[in-house]
Amino acid sequence: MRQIADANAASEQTRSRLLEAAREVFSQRGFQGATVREICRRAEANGAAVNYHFGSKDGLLAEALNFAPLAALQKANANECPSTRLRLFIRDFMMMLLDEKNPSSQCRIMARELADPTSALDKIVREAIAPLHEFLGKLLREIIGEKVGAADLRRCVYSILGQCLFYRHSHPVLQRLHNTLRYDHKEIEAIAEHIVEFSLAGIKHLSKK
Amino acid sequence: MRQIADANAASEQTRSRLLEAAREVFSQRGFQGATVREICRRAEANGAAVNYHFGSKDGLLAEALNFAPLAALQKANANECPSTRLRLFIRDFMMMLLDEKNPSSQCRIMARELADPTSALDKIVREAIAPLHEFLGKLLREIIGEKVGAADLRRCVYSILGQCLFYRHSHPVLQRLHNTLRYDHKEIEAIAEHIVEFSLAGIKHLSKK
DNA sequence: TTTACTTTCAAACAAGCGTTTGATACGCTT
DNA sequence: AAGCGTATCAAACGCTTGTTTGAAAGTAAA
Repeated sequence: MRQIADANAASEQTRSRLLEAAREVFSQRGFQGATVREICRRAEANGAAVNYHFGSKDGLLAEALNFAPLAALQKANANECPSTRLRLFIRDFMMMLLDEKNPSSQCRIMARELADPTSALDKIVREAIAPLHEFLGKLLREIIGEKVGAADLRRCVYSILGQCLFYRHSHPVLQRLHNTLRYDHKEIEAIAEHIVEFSLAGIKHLSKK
Repeated sequence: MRQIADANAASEQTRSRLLEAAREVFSQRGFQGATVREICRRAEANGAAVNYHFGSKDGLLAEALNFAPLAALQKANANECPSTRLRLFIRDFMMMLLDEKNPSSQCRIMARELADPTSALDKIVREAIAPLHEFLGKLLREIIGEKVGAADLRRCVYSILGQCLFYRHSHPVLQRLHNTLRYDHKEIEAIAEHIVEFSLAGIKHLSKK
């Protein structure tokens, strides 16, 4: 059994190097734009390694996805009041989306999938996006009260997510528009604060109508 | 000269067929995902037609872009009050983005470019997106007054654009999330109305702080 | 040492891509 | 009718892609 154990240990190293490299490249270039060869080069692995360990490029993407960090965000701060939980969630979500130092490139991969679906999108929607929408829906319901209809509530969720994702999706554009752009910690917090203020006002306006 | 005139007339037909097919395919599959062969097939043209008429796939994209409809939106309704102009702009912008019957697939191509830049992005930013941001910035300034700083104002522009673009970018996801989704005229107007109400509340909240 | 098994590797594969080529057909001028 | 310029076409080119292959290397049990 030592044979298998050691072999697995060595194998696991290249496996995890491949996964890490894949997350980087997928989040930078998208699934279509990413090449197996670049992933293998960054992982310092042979070009056949991806197919050996994961069967295919699709299989690599499926295993590279990890929804735990996003799910953790939703379970945190459960004892705070609704609007505080919204505030904290948006801040942490924006950190995930924008902070280059954040190891969780998961959200960036997922954000790319939105515009350019692959075979993995069904799994992403089922396991990550649907729970996220549900979480935000329930949270907003606590803030907004029972008077607002389901369609309006859902559109509020969309308004918040739209604002958040804009900074990620439009990053190449915003960089060209004013080239001093840099997403450091302070800037991200300011963005998150704006989204919270802007959205809470929008939400409360709807509940008063 | 008749030679040239008739030749041009025949040539122009395939040229415009290619442009139309290109707009369809680019907006559906993105620039990377679109293939010259499919564009030519849809245009019922030979596979070499793109390179003959436009030099390259990049050249085809550059000529397929047409910013006039988006620019027209910004010049319309100049005699209305600021918040009405915002309301009308958002409605027409959403129609451009979502209405399948709308012949202007330009915005859909541009929306794809945001997430996945190509060589055409510089031109798009310069000639379409930068003017759009400037337009919205000035419009919001009229609504919001002079007390709000430039950074906050810009973030309000981002909040509005983010909400609008979300429906386009996330369309594949929203379709999977609840499969009764359909963007008919009435639904698009309801979405636009929500974005306007939501955003005006957010804006006014900022100007009161 | 032999054997069995897993992992790595360079090389090649088939398929698809954007693009180029040379021939062909057509319309016009001379 | 001959010559010229343009548009179209099937075919092929060179390149990159994801994937496959068969040999080599390494490790541990027999």
